[in-house]
Amino acid sequence: MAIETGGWVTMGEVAERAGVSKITVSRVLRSPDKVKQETRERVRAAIAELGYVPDEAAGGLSSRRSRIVGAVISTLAGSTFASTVDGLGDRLRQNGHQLLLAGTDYSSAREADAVAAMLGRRPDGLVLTSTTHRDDTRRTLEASRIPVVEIWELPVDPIGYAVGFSNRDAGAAMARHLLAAGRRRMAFIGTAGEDDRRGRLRYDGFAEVLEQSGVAEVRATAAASGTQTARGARGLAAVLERWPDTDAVFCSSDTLALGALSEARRRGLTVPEDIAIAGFGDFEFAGEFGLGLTTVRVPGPDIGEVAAQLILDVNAGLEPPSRTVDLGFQVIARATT
Amino acid sequence: MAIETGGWVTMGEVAERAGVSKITVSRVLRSPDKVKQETRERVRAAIAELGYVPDEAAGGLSSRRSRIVGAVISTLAGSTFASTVDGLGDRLRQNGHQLLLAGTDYSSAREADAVAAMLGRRPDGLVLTSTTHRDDTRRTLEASRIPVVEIWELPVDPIGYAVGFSNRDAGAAMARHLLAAGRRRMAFIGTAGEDDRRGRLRYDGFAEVLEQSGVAEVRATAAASGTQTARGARGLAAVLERWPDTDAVFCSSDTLALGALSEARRRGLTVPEDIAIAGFGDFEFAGEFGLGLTTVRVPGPDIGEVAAQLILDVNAGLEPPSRTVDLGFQVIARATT
DNA sequence: TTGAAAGCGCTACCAT
DNA sequence: ATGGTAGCGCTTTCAA
Repeated sequence: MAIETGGWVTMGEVAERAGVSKITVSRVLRSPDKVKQETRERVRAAIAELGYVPDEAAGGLSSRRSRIVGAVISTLAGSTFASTVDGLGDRLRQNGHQLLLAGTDYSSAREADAVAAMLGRRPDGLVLTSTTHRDDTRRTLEASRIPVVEIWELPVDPIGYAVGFSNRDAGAAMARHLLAAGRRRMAFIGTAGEDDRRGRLRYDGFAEVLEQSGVAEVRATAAASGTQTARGARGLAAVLERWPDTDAVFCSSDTLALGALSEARRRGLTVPEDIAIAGFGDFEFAGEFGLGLTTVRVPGPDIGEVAAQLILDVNAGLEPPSRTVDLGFQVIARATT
Repeated sequence: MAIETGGWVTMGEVAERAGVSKITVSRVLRSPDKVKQETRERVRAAIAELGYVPDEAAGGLSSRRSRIVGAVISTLAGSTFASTVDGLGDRLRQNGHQLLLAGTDYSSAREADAVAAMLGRRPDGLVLTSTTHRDDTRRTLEASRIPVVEIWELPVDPIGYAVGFSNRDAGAAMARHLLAAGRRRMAFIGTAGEDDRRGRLRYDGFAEVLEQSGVAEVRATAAASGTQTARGARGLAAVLERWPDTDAVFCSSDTLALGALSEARRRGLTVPEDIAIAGFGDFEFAGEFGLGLTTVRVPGPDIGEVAAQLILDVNAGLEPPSRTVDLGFQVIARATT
């Protein structure tokens, strides 16, 4: 039965109503077992009657714990990071923390702004999807002494911690898969934007294996604008124009692969007979009841959960066994290769 | 050249360094033109030298404006709301606000928790993807006097404001499209979860038009578990088993439609000759260079931007012309119908 | 144009 | 088991 005051009920008002002091109300909220059961119940009743909602900002100011974790994500659309953010938010919620989100659209200038804005909230931790930052961003982060977790890649020298997998190894694994399937003239289709860092790593691993195999050739292309599917389609067109004998393409994302698939169909090519097509990410649409696309599955939600746990642990004084957590990946062979 | 103090630089330290009082520093930050240019520059220099980052929580406590907006989203995965959250965050950022995010996984109990947690931050506004809430959630929200925007549907009696489109009308529009394409024995495939509210509305509009047409029949099915694509596939299987003469299916999401498409292929059916398939959402994979799926396009990013702007406006004292903003939708006819 | 004092709502610290 | 006091870092209000 919340009483409408037009403003917010304060802890003092709850205390008065319960006939105790503010600090006792605070204890009922933060460490209930330090309060005698009878008192506790009286306070809880007052809280309920008044519809009291503790002001976390005030609490954080005092305790120097904001219970906020910031996530700086390149973009939610494209669905790459969506499940990671879900996992992150979930684990934080379970531990009484909240998630502050900012998007950068793959711009390191916007990343810098987002980081600055988040630091203004004195977050208990920060999660970044990018692993390349402006120098000043990195310095600011290092100076902040806040636990920082870079995700979706394993940088050699992380700012704080890293949770993800090796994009390079993933590219290499796909190369081996295609080699084993008998493919020899393979192309890589990526994007040419700023978001291409991870794609570049996938390409590097892919190309290295092929070169070392001594039996296969590599070709690469990237389209710079348009939707991802359009880029995939144009990418495949470009590849086939230049290297008509290509027998397999590895796309830097499932969405690109879908574009390539549609282009192949348009050209009357049969997949995988005429050409094999593989993607990256194992998005839902790539699955068994969708495209049936060969791809690389990465542990999206786990990355978020582990990143959150790392921050919680560090703040609880636990020293993590390692600054880097490799969650691996898995090549999923389906019907397109 | 941030000086490493191990802690955080305060406004007082900046003030001391610049030889002014705290309030002057505050003014340089919040209303620079109230400070003489020379002083302003001195303060700005001090800020830069010390690497000062204002504590927004302290500022908010004092000014009673948190510059935080909360978004309570059912889920990011599935990509339905991803672009909306991007749009929301973007517009907020442009106006110096930050986005607090919580997921509910379509549970109204978790929605209640998320709302309570957010109220603890004294947000300047709240955005909810759900339009069905627990009674106590709704009461709490109403009592909070915070601008609340429900999105992705237009409830008859919104808590505060609503930004979206009519799911019912969208279903009706698709029915008309399929009727015009000569289809007569149509099925609806939805999901049976708690997330089915909007799907239900789409179905209602769809069914109503078909019934009123007098020439077409409606069938409906829903699969309760598994991935969306799996549900789509099983949905189509169920429909064809029970009503083998079905000549069109309208799926409550593009992902379901993809599942249906894969099932149709598996059964050797030609789309759209043997059966027409339509989806909802116009996800990227449905597009021209993807599936080429007939679907309903909804203004995802716009919904986020308009919701953000509404909150900003209300807090700026502007009275919005209407409590409800209908952003519409569009039937996109492609190759599957 | 600038400043001093008071206070936002809470928790840390030290008592009792 | 409970409370008093001080103070977190900022902005508001009122003065100068």
